[in-house]
Amino acid sequence: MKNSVGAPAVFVDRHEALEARKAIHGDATLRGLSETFKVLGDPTRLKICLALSHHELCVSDLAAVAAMSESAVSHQLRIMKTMRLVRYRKEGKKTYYMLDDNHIEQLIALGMRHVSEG
Amino acid sequence: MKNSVGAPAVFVDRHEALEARKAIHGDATLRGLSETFKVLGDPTRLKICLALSHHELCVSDLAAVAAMSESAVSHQLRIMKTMRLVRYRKEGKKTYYMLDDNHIEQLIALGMRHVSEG
DNA sequence: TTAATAATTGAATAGTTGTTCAACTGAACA
DNA sequence: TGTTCAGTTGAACAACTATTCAATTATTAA
Repeated sequence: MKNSVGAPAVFVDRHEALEARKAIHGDATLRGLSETFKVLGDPTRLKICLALSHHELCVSDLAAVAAMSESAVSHQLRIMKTMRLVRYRKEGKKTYYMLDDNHIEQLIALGMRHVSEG
Repeated sequence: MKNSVGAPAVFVDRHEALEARKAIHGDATLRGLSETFKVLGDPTRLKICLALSHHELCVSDLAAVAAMSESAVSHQLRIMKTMRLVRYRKEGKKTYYMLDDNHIEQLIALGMRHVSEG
């Protein structure tokens, strides 16, 4: 048989469903939130975050530490920049990247607990 | 010119780079961690998490609340099940899903702060 | 048994995304 | 000026992924 595609008019548990609907907040918030998690959901970007968790690093060191090409790192840094996960500072020919705020480290620490305490 | 692909033998900031390398932990931990974030990085799955943050819900209500087909919800729930983000309980013809532990809610709350305080 | 409901599953498809390759920009230095 | 170093960027490609559609399982009720 075919599944219905749109939202049906009735709920099984009407009260709980209406509460749940409220919990989903606005579309913009949800989108921004999922974008933030998505950025941390890539192993390469997560590696970069971990590498930057103690100290700023230039792109070539970041590439060496993460074991990938400078180009790939640079592409990911651009994404992380626009998502405000990292900031940078220029010094001569080099660009030093650092974590933007400490929310990121907190998120990673919390996620780590979920993974290890599983 | 062509970029170098492998990790170079030298670092610009040797000490910081070695510290950064230590912060990356084992490959298994990193993979598990990024998988956890990736699950939350999809708007649909995040919606499901938010909907379940107050109370368990059956699949059809979940679909109605998230405004998508039961099939799509079911596919995502399977992923969330194997990642241990949700648990379920069967009652007659219905299957009620709930969040697996409270780490998830904490992660979402923390992510929300990052998005809104930006 | 038959019919209806609730949910799961597999296959196919369309859209997204991460990496590579090559070229390019900008800064420092001879 | 010309060269090298550090990083960025665009295009192309391969891999992945979320949704849809259709069929199927399992449970309940007639």
